[in-house]
Amino acid sequence: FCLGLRIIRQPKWESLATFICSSMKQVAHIRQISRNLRERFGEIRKIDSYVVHIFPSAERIAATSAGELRKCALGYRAKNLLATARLVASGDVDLGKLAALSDIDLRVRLCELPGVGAKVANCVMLFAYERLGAFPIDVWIERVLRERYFPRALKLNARRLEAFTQQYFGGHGGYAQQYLFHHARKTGGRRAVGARNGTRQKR
DNA sequence: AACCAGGGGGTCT
DNA sequence: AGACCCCATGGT
Ligand SMILES: [Mg+2]
Repeated sequence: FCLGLRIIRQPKWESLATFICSSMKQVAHIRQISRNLRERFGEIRKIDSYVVHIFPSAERIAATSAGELRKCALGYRAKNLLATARLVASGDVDLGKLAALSDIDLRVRLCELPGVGAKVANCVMLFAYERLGAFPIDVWIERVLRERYFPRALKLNARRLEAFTQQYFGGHGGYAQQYLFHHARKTGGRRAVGARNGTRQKR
């Protein structure tokens, strides 16, 4: 439950790039990486008296090297971001044209990109392609799903979980996911699973 | 199917 | 200061 929660439409390349950088990272660190990329490679724009670096284009990223990207704290993600940037910059992949595809086809195409799997693809679909049914499952979501819907199902693989969320949450599953995510973060990390009780609020 | 590498800031002790 | 946590993807 979170009054006023909204999903905003975000730029395709920037979303794709930052979600490729997001694997195995916490939000604070992803923000740091994005800032590094912007300050190092982003064009400068002046808005009144503010000077900002915009997020670098795929062409700009493609013109860097894995070594330079690593200096932005990307670690092993550097080569994935570089490879994907090259695909986008060369025109082999047209992010704009992908918008015409069905959810299924779009996900398949996104997953073909280096560093993109089911979770990252769903994030990009939800935030950049207006696919409000896309349901990204990260560890936070998985925890809350198991806790609330499968209290003692032991054998429950990713495929079954995904099938359940599509069936159960349907066409606006992405919004449900955002509420669940907010709930999971708000009620504490995995350590709190056993210690939580009185402060619990549902949905 | 199960397991593991990989990078570095965050959080706790 | 040092220990441990975080946690998607791709490859074995
Ligand atoms: Mg892929």
